[in-house]
Amino acid sequence: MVESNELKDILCLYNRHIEQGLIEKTTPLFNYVDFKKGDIIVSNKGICKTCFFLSAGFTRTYSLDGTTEKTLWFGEKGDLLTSFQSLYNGTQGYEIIVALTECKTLAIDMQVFKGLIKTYPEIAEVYIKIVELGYLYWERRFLIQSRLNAEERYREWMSRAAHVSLHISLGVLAEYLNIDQATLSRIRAKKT
Amino acid sequence: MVESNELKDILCLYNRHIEQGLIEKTTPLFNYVDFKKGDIIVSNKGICKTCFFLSAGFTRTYSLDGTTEKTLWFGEKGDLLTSFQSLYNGTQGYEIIVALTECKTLAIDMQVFKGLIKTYPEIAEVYIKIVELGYLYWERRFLIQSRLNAEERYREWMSRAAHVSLHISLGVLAEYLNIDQATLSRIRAKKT
DNA sequence: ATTATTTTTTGATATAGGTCAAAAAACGAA
DNA sequence: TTCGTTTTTTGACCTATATCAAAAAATAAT
Repeated sequence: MVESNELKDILCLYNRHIEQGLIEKTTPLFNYVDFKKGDIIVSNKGICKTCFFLSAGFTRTYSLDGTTEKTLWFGEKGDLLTSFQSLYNGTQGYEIIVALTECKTLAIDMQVFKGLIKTYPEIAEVYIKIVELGYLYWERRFLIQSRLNAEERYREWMSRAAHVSLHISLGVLAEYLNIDQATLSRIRAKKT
Repeated sequence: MVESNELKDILCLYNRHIEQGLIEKTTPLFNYVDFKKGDIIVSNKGICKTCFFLSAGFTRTYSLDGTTEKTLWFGEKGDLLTSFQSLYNGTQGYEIIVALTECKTLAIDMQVFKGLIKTYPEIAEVYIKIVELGYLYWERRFLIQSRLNAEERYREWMSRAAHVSLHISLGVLAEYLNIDQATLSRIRAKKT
């Protein structure tokens, strides 16, 4: 039985003006689903049928480019874990989401969630905000990738997300920042 | 007096199931605004107060990084021209949008447009689709930038957007693709 | 047409960061 | 604690692409 307050905390990250009645009404549609470190939360096999709001823990989302994996983003509290491909188009996704730590989530069936978006403007606002933030995330990531050199990218990351670094290896971070692992090791060794 | 069919054509790019009544009702909120080649459509001075749906022509959106400009995207028929910063947060934007050719637009006041999004779920769907497409655009652009080398980026672009190239100089394309102009010139000189 | 201006090409050179491979260190399991 | 595995560091070398600068070509202006 999901605590409505827990749902509220998360939805309010995206829409502060969401009324209690709606929270109460939608809470029963969610379930707690927990994951252990290393568990796959979303796979790239088939259409993703469930959305997970991460309420505790850290995740890593990656795609497989042939045999090499490419880390796309790291999830933390409040993030929506799902294949956006599946969510947008209802087609098969390519992302794999894995738990970097113990993870607690509030899970909802994707179709039910889409229904909520259509039915309740307040939930639509939540969804809009999520997509807007995603837009800004990728735009920003592009700008960082194309304007900053390897060392600057690393420092920018550390200044913003050092807490995520605690849960990942150098190799994964290097892959995320698009820096060769050996190069990143050398950058990290430098003082200042 | 905007033709409702012209508005319909554009909105239907984003939501095919939009009913005629709603089109009729919203058409009067739009105005034709045309631009000549070189005109600034959206500036980075102050909060952007108008949204433009591009109905004909091509545009270039760039930001100023100190003194050097950085091309972010090219607009074509159907695209929404606005500062997304202003649209999302109501804060001042940093994008400058300029007409590469003669441009015809359907313009609407930003606040009015935001009102429509809140009021009509069908318009909310239009907006959601626009942001989703933007999300995918930037994600894709990031992946291209970080996974493909200069020549591959150029070829990928040519295979997809050669028609836009007709309206821009080599320098602007180089800047867009994050390739030095001299390098791009050499790539272009190669056969196949 | 002729000149001026902008854009593109070409050549020579420099460098950030990738690649390969081995050593060292850290981590985990028995 | 010890052995095996994974991760990180270090060294030598290489390559894609940037940079600088001048020539050539294209475009616009008088």
